[in-house]
Amino acid sequence: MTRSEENYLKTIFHLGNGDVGSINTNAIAEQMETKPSSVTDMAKKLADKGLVHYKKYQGVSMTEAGIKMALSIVRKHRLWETFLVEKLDFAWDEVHEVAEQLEHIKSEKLIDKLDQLLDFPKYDPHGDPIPGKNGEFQEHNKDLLSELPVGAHGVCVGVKDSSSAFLQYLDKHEISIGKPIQILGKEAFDGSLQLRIGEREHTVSHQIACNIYLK
Amino acid sequence: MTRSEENYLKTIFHLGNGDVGSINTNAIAEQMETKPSSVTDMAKKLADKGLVHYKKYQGVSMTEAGIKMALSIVRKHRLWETFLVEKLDFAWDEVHEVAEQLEHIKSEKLIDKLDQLLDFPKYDPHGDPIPGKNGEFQEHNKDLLSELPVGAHGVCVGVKDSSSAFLQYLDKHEISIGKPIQILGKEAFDGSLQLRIGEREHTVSHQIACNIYLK
DNA sequence: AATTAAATTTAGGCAAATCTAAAAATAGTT
DNA sequence: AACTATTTTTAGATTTGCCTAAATTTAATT
Ligand SMILES: [Mn+2]
Ligand SMILES: [Mn+2]
Ligand SMILES: [Mn+2]
Ligand SMILES: [Mn+2]
Repeated sequence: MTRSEENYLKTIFHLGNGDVGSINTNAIAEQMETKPSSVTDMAKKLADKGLVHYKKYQGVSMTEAGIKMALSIVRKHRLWETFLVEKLDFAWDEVHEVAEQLEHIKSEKLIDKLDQLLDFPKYDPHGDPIPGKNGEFQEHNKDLLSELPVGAHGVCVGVKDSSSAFLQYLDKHEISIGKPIQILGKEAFDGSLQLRIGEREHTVSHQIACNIYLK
Repeated sequence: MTRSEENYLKTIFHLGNGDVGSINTNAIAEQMETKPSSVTDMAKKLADKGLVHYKKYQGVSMTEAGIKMALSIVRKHRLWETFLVEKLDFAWDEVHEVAEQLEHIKSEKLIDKLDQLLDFPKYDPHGDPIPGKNGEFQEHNKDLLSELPVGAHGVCVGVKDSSSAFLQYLDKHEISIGKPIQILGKEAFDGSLQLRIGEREHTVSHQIACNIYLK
């Protein structure tokens, strides 16, 4: 597996969101910041290797082998992110770019030992589940803050958007994984929410609420 | 800097052994397990970037910028090797291949934090000095076991050959960095040495003695 | 000095991963 | 059903890093 093949595979996996449905060329191209024609080339290559199903003009979908492969890359990515935060004191908004590189390091022993060093974590710094050696993982049964009713309360268990900008916004407003959050009110006009976050009260826009998971 | 450029630069640096002299194309090709014509191509590219001096048929030598760059790659390599041994319980014969990959990860913060986690180590698992952020390092003033007289004694501070085969030989005979070693006798015929290693006595061939550093 | 040997470079080509521009297929709309 | 718009693929080119084979330069030997 080349680095590029791994990146395509991971993107296809994420776009499919665990489902089996087929992913269109354009969506992959946009996500990878590349051109549709490049995607077509790679689709053929991945199909030749048995990692995706591909029929002309029909998009791609993952095979069993492809899913397994993708999960192993995701596992590496999230373990490295966890390492960076837990052991090297990176902030949660600084880890993704570096993990994009580290996820391609080839060494089974390395990743197993890393897993052990981190005490076999189940979730990464953004609340995303870390697949185990055999691809198994437990997703939190979480809800988007934006879809909960007034009065609901729970604990922040993850974020949907993990862009640096969004994570820094959350830092500034002291929203982090593990924080208890209660919905005090909802503004009908723009969908913004009044929240109690720990001790404090804050108002967040609908856009923000769409990217925070509660449990 | 591409991965390939970094690998060439590091090889040229190591072949030069810190000296300023010029390195021939063939030597680089052999070390990199590639062809001389490929080396010529890369020599031009590195020269264009100001990392080596290159004149047709005259071999290459490193520029100041090239040395600085090479030292930063060596720093990364040796810090990662140290990490693998100290934090992930790798054996000293298992780290090189993985470090060959890890040394190309681009993140200044990552390497500085790693340095900190390891408590700013001065030497890697093979006794080689780890350059600091600004390229400074202290080489042990060490001697090859093969070049010391009978009666000499000291402490093993490094190995010249760090191949897996050699390191495993050393493990088997309980020779490791930090072990006190004394030369009890020398066989004139084949140059083999009788040693006291810690408590035990061992005989090692000349070839072995040529790859152990004492201080 | 001429010849041979070795080292090095050039020329031309190939595979991976990308691109642009044009062609083909599919989907959406009158 | 026919036309239009969108999506997707093909064709041909480019860059990087590598190769082989041939030409060139330098080094070593008669
Ligand atoms: Mn990430
Ligand atoms: Mn993550
Ligand atoms: Mn090494
Ligand atoms: Mn080393």
